[in-house]
This record gives sequence, structure tokens and C-alpha cells, in this order.
Amino acid sequence: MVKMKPSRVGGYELKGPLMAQDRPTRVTIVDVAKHAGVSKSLVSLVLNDSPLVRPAKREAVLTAIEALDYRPNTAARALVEVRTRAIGVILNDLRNPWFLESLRGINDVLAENGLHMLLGEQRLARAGGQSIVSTFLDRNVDGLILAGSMPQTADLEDAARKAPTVVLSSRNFQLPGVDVVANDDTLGAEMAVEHLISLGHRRIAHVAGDSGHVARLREEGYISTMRSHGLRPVVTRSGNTEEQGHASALHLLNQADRPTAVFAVNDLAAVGVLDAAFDLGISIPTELSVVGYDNSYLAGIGHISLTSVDAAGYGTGLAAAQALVHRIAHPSTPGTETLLAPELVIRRSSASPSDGSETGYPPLSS
Amino acid sequence: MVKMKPSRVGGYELKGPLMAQDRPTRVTIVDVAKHAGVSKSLVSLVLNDSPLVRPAKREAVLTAIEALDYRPNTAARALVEVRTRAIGVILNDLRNPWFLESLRGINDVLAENGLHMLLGEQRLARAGGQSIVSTFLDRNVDGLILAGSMPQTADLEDAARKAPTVVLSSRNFQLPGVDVVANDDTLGAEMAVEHLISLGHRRIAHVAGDSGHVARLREEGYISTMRSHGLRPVVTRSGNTEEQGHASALHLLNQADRPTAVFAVNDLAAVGVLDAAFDLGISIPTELSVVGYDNSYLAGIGHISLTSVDAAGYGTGLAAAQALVHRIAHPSTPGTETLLAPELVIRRSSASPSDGSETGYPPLSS
DNA sequence: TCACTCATTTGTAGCGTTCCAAATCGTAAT
DNA sequence: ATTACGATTTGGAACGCTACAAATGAGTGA
Repeated sequence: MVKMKPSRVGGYELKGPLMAQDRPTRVTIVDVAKHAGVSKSLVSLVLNDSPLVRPAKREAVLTAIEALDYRPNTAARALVEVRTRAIGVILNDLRNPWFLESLRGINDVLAENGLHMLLGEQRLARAGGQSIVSTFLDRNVDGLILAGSMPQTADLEDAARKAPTVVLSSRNFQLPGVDVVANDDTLGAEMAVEHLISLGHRRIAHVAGDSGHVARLREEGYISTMRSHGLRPVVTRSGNTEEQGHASALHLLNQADRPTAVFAVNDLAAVGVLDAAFDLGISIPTELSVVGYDNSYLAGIGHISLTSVDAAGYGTGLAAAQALVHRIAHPSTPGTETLLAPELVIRRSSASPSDGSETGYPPLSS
Repeated sequence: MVKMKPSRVGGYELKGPLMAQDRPTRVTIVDVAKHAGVSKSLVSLVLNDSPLVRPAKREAVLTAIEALDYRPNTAARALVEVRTRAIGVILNDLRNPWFLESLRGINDVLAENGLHMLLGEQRLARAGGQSIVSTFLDRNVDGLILAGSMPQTADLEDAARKAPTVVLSSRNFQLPGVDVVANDDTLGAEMAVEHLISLGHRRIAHVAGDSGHVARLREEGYISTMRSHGLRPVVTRSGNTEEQGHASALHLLNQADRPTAVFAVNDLAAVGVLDAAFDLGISIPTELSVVGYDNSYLAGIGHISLTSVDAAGYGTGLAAAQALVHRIAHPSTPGTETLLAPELVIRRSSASPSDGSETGYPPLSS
């Protein structure tokens, strides 16, 4: 951990790893004004697209800007205006790449609105003194996007009060004036189960995750859908990894009255189920159908070809960023909750029980 | 595309989607000074850890800071100091998640040095007018990290001249005073081939990528290693996707004198090779060994268990960020090139030819 | 031609910090 | 006590830009 404070004052030694470099002196608004033969106020007006300036003058100023290759200084602007055109995006944990698609969505919307993205990680920040949120607030970010589940700490509550905030893919964060955008996990689970039921399955088991709000919602969706069809839910709780899915599935598939289909909490666990089926010589999808969740690129691999629920990551990112842009413009609107509908992507791992031919594909393994 | 210019001047209508919100007036350094009964200069000295201030006064100021919950205004600092403590990280394409590990490395180092990360995407920026690099320069970022291969445009050259710059995982970008940090693809390929040769393989083919510097380096590493062992290189050029790897492999494995091992340009292509082997009833690894590159999480899936070269993504990110921090402190050092050694991760997809038992694992498929 | 308007332009006052020269404070030596 | 001389403090000038009131310019009707 290195000192963060600025390192030079008066004439004493440098302390941090950073040191101002001597960039060439900047072209300022005054230089442009001089070059164009007008006042700096006029230049400012032109910069801000004011309709007040006469076309001739505007032209002169633009020419000068061009000639001098002038770029307005963001820091100076930020100082006098309230906003910085920077949005803080805080991810819960960079090690878990679920956020990738959402990040793309966020990035696209922010770029379109001339906003820059400051990226930070929640996990890290907690270790080193200052929380990342508060350093973002010090920077006067125009807004915050909190992505992924994170504990609702005082820091975050404070931040959400001070800056427009949107929460992405985490529904355990409840504060007034904060928008929540997420994938509808309950609906996704329902879609998966309905798909299996419509194929003719009746004994459908769920390999559940062990913790987290998301896992719980998917499980609830599974259970309620099963019940609404008069079917008995069978849940094996394991975890979100392949190994855990594998273990759960081994247990499940060794039972006398084994299920003809399995809905897994995510793709990784679903692949664990596929492995277990392979180990036991159970063929996919003729003897067992498997559906995952997330539609990760794993699911698309030909070798695996897993039917999976797409969590609409990109769309969620888009919606979250749009909600934030709207909230920045209208700060005092009440918080909303937006649930995006997931989409079922059907591949070769699911088919009617005891007949894999219906999908038009050959069975995946024998 | 929405107007990016500030939207209010004089009294006319708002135009952009953004509007200043009325935050409560900030606590400034003057408030602190007043509260502590000193001048604002003294407060500034305390903020900057000056050894000049007497302990008693320092204490008083710190108390006032605490009492008022004062946070220095970053914009004002940035205006008067040269630096902003923000680093621009530009990724070539967010859709291709190769950068994830590196991003973590970068983030860890930046956070440790009190620097913030501005994230941008090269691809997008080119579409909408202003290039992302130039908007980062307008923000006076203290440095730039260019991640992934991108065309060496005038924009980038200009940026690299104005701000300390480090290039990550792309070696086709050559400029004086720019550091390059990358994985040693040639060495990685060599390690893969050496591994196969040491297992006893002699007919080793390469499923190559179709474009990009990285693919070429891996191919070169493959060829030179084969030659140095007096073996004949066999290269099928396809692409970086699973489908393309699959097609290449089908062609390769249908030949009379088919290879006993394949080194693929990346994991995705390697999985395509596995699929092709499966299609042709060739068992892995007894009849064919396969080695990929990247050690993506795909490779670790039990179902796949692919021997793969780990590209040291996290380490590359760390090194790049460290190089940047160093370059910021010492702007005029000549550019360096750092190649990180990749690591071979051996799994079940590789074994001695015609004998899979040597790995201690049962054959993967029959 | 002379007010009188409305349309443009401009000067000046900040925004919150840092930085530096100048002022003030303490204290040891005379 | 005085003086001298470091040790501390402090006032005020930037930094580059926007905001606003005031100043100027250009028409227009009388």
C-alpha cells in the first residue's frame, strides 16, 4: 500500500510513486479568444453551443479552435459545473466474470451519452482503507452503478443518497430513489421448467445453488412452476460449481426413481450434471434432459450443447445505464425496479423423454 | 447519439440528457480552516502531509476535517496540479473476454497506488466521432494502458506522445517511450510442442488462427520448435472459433497419415478439434492428444479437461500497470518490452501416443 | 436623426486547491 | 531586554472555465 496523498508541497522530497511530468503548456480558452479576436466568454458560448452567437463569430472561433487544436480542460469544467461526466461502476468481484455482458451494455449507453466509466471493484476496496465508493464520490461522479450483490453497507447507502444510483443484478439492495435493474430469475426458472414439461417430462429435479439471492429466486421459480403443474419438486442443494453439480447429480441419478430431466442453477453446475450422466452411462438427451442458466459460451460449445436460459446480460446493462442517465436528469423520481425477461436457448441437451430424435439432432453421447 | 456538450448557458433550454442536480453545498477547505482557526494554506499543508506544520496545529486541523467530514475536491486539485490520478484503460473489444484476467491485475495495482481506472472500448469509440483516446486525454489522464491489438492510428500515436503509455498483450504497436507487456506466445507454443514431443509424439499438427499477431507468433513458435527437433510442421489455417477448429481438424484427421497430436491456436479451436475427434470416433487421448492455449475456464471443465498453455493474464495485467506507474514517475525512460512466461497446465487431453494410461487417468472418451 | 429595443459581446467574479513569497512567531545568543 | 534567525503561518495569485450582469451594437419606429 503506497501513500495516496499528493507528494510535493513546498520543496520537500517526493514520496509517492507518482510525480507530475512536464507536459507542454496547454492551449487555453484565452489563447483561442486571442487568436479569434474575441473575448473568452464568447469562446465559452461557442463551446457550449449557445444560440446567442452570431454565425460569423462562431465560425471565427471554431477556426481558431481548429488552428490551435484546443481541447477544453475537463478539470476546470468540473470545478465550475456540478458534473464531471464520469460514472462510477462498481463490480462486486472481478474474479467472477458474470458481469461481462452487462458491462458491454453499460459501456455502450454511457459512450453514447458522452459519459466516461470509472471502474472499481468492491472487494478490493474494502481491504485498503478508503472504500471505493467514497473515492468515487470525492471525484464527484455524476452517478453510480452498483453491479452484483454486495452487502448494503453504510458507505453505499450514503453514496446512494449523494449521487444518482442504479443497482444492477442484485435485488437485495433496497433504498428509496435507487433504481434496480435485473434479470427475472424466477421467470427464467419458470421458462426452463415449462420447456421440460412441454417436452413431456414429469420427474424434473433441480440442482440448486447453495447461497445468494439469485440462486434462491431460481429455486423458487422452479418450485412454484412444478407445483402449478401438480408435480413434485425435487431439490438437491449443492453449489454453483461444476464439481458440486457433478456430486449432486451423481446422488440424484443413482436413485431408483431417477428424474428424466434436470434444471441446474447455472451452466457450470449443468455441465457437472452432464459429466455425472456420462460417468453413469446415461445418454443425453435420450435418457436425461439437462437445462442450465446463463447461456454462457460454455453452453454453446458443440461438445456440450446445453439448453440454457439466457440472462439477458447485455440488455440488463443497457437498461441500467439508461435508468441512470434518466435519473441524473430527473434526480428525484422514486426508485423503480425493472426485471428483464430472460430467453430460453434450446440446444441438444434437452428432448422428449426416451426419444432424442425429436430435436432433429443425434443424441449427444452414448 | 446524443449531444455531448454542456447543456445550459445563460438561461436557455436544456438540451442534453444531463442536468446538474442540486447537491448540498460542499464543505471546502475554507470551512475547515475556519473551524480549526487557521488559514486555508495550513489546512492544505496538513492535507499534503507536510512536515512543516506543528503537531498541535496538525491535530486541530485533523479534528476539524473529521468534524466537518471534509473531502478534498478532486477537480480543483486536478486543475492546479498536473495530474488527475486517473488512468485510461482502453480495451480493443469488450465482446472478446480475453482481457478479464489482465483487467484484474491492472485493477489491483492501480487501486494500490490510489489511481482510478477509466475504462473505454476502442471499437465503439471509432464509430461515434471523438476517439476514446482523445476524450481520455481531455480528461488529463495520468497514463494510458492499451489492451489488445488495435491499429496503430494517428490518435493513438498522438496520445502515446502526450501521456505515459503502456501496451498490453499486443506487440504490433511500436513507439519510442512506450512499454509493451505481453505473454510470450512463441515460448508458450514451444512449451506446448515440447510437451507433446516429450510424451513421444512425432506427427504433431497445428490448427492455426487466421489473423492477428498473436496467432502468428504461436504458429511461429510451433514451426521453429518442430524444426529444431527435426520434425516436419503441418499447419492448417482456420480461425479462432470452435467451428473453424472443428472444420480444420476434420480435414486433418481424415488424412491417411493423420497426426497423433494437435496443438491448437487457442482453447476454443482446441475444443473444435475434440469435437471432430469425437465425430470420427477417435479417442482422446489414446489416439489423439490435444493441447490448447489460454487455459480459459473451458479447459478446466471436467467434460473437456484440456491441456492448455496459461497465458498469464493476471500477471500481465499486474506487470503492465506496474510499468505504467513507473513510467509516470520517470516519464523519459526508453520503452521496454516485457514478455511474461506462460505456463503449461497439463490435463487429460494429452498423453503418450497409443497409450493413455500414462497420465493416470482413464481415457476421456471411447 | 434620436431614442428605444432586442440581439450580441464582454468584463469580472467565482469554483476549491496548491504554491510561493512575505509575514509572523519563538527562541537562543548577546 | 534586544536582536537575529530559523521555524511556522498566512495572504493572495494562479489554474481554466462558466455564469451573470453590464456594456455595446444593430435595427426600428417616430
